[in-house]
Amino acid sequence: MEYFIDVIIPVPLQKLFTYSITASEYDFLKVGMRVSVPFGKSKIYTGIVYNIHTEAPIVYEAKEIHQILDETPLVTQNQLNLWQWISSYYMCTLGDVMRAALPNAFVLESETIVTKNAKKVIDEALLKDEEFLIYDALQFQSSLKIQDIVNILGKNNVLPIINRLLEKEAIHVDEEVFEKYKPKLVRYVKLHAQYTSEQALQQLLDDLNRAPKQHKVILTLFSLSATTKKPVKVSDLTTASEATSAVIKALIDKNILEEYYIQTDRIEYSGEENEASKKLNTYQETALNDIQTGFKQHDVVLLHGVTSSGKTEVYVKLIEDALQKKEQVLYLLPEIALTTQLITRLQNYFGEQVAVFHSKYSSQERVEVWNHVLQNSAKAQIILGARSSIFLPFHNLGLIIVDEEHEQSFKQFDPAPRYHARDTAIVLAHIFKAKVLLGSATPSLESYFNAQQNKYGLVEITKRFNDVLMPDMELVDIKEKFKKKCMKGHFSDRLISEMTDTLKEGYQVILFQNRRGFSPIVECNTCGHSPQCPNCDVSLTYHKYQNQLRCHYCGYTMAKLIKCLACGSPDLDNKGFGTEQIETEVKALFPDYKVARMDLDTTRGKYGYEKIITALEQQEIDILVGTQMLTKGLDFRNVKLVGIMNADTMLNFPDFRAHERSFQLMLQVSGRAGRTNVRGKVLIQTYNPHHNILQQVTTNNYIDMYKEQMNDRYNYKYPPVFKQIKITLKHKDYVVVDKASLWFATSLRQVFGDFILGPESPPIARIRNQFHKNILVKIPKKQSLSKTKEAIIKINNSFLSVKDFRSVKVILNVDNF
DNA sequence: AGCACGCCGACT
DNA sequence: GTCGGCGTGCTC
Repeated sequence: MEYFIDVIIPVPLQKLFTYSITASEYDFLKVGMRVSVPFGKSKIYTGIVYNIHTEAPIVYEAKEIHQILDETPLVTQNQLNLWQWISSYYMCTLGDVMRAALPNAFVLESETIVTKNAKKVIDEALLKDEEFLIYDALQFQSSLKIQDIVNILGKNNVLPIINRLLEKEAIHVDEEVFEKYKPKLVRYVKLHAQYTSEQALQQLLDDLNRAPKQHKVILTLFSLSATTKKPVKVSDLTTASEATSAVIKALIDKNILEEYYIQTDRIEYSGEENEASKKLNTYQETALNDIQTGFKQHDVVLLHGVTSSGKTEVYVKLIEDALQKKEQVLYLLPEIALTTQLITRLQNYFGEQVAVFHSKYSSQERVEVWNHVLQNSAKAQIILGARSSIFLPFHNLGLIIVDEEHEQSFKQFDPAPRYHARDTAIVLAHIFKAKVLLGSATPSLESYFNAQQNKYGLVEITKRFNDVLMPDMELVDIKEKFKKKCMKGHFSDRLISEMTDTLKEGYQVILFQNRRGFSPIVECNTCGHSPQCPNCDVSLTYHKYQNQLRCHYCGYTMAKLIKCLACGSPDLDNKGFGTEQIETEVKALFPDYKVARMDLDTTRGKYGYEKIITALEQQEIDILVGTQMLTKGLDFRNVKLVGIMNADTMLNFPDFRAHERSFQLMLQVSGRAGRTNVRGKVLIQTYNPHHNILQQVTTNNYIDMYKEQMNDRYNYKYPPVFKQIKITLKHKDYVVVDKASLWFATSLRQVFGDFILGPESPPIARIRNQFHKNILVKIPKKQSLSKTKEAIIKINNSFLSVKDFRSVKVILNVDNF
């Protein structure tokens, strides 16, 4: 009998790959284990066993596997089912899903290792210069990686040289696979066993009298182990005895001390006793009851609670319930809201049962979280994480909370799999028969729509915690203010006077400007020319801090211009404005107060974000200027005034969700004002104070916004009324994408008729030297989604077989919003 | 996606 | 003459 396995390989190929295995491997292997397999001419890849069978492939001979990498499955059957769903719903390969799902320390790739051929004597005179350099390097180093050779030769294409050396039999080339995950080991020391007797010990101390430092180390070791009654870490010993590592090493070399290692977790929770959860107020209590009743009828419940209504406390109660039933809980948050504030808050309640899964964690740390979840260990009963935590190997998931459900960062845009974590979480919950709670102060239209359609349960909290009043909202007509000359830079007199009052009272101010940089466009006043990015079709943004022009799409930078590139005139002007410019203006207007800025540029480092938050909390900052980063669930007690510098840029954004987004953004920012008993104030500067969205924001009227927007969605056939798939074509040659996209759209129209929009050049037609074209497929609710996808895949396949279009990249994006 | 194989311009 | 550019085809 022959045995085979089908394997998922992390490459974007639609197929599984079949390998042959031996009978004993057949007995040992289980679905979900990792194997390393040869793939292509020379590479070795990590694959996941997808199924095990005895059907020999017909048209080719299966290769043998290279190695089995696990003792027990790393991926559960439930996960594989989820992967399968993602791959078919979001139209990507299982390989794409695998790459996104596994911490990359689990995915080993082979590396080419070059070693010297010891059996053959080579006449070095026969070697060319570059060949000799490598051969010579191998005299000193037993092996070289490809990257080492690249460094030695100072050029990238080194394969021909390696091949020539190989031909001359001067070297060997091997593929080696390295395990990337290394458990963290901590070094401990103890006294060698031969000194256990009193007598031997006394002798030792006498002997060491002439080595005072070593003597001191031994004495310190005694006192440390006496007080802590625990093994002694080398690091603790060195600090306590003030000895250098050389002294410790000497003692180990002399066999007086014995070193040993203990494996530890990289992430340790070292908190106090757990706090009892807070008692809920009546609104929260009602909400909790409603959610629990809702779960009896619906698998998904949407909790619509105004900002600072205390949703987290309700979550905590639900988590307690789930834990009591011995179920795991997944708490999903947008990356940016995953702050220390919230983590500590949950850890206060649940202590070390909380595990955090974060993009800022190293790959090694992620492996540890993965293993804890897989083993259902006590340390991972509650997973707090960003979108990728839906991929963890849960066992008995009972509850998923998706907080800030409306956040678009739950959707992954690039690379594939382009999944939406909220929607995938609902499927994940379904696999486990678990419940999902979606929470938001400003639910997405699609979730609210689902609730209205009775697909989800709906629970609302309309009162803020402690009955704190909603902030007082005021619209400032800046068109009017400009006319009356009441503007200083981008600040209206209203905003300045409110700021002055607030600051005088000792409260803090937040200014919101949804655009970073100093000014988006530098324009020549003589000829109107503005510098463009050489790789993308956008104007460069001026960043004052580094005094440079930068492209926000590809990262291209150039020094700030002194003269216009086109006409040489030095008369350059800054048009538009960003956070940096606001910051500069505030500093000039309020020189006595501390101003800080929070955007992508100031939060780059690992703790950049935390630093600003802490500074604001400790009131080291009086005025904070920032982008939408400010909106994410932060709880600042002392902020009383929020200023929205310009509401129009977001309202006019060319996207069918611009209005919905603006509403959400403005209400979320407003929620930062007045979180205690002092009533907050929000000023919104705009050119169109009569815009419906602005009216709905100021009256906090979600329902009106919902109804009006849904009306538009019906009329213009947009989600959630229609489903949609966006197809993006990219190529470096405009003529090629243009033709290709026309071909694609025409084929689609033959099947779907008027439900195809485009092809269209996006507002930014070229990014990183690639021209883009978009085609939108609108899918009515009654049309089968899977049939639609099949048709698209079919068209895509025939598209790829057209020779001229082969070099065009096609990106399929399901639910591209 | 990588990566090898294969066919045409710019250098010794 | 070679080196190296990237078009095309394949991966169990």
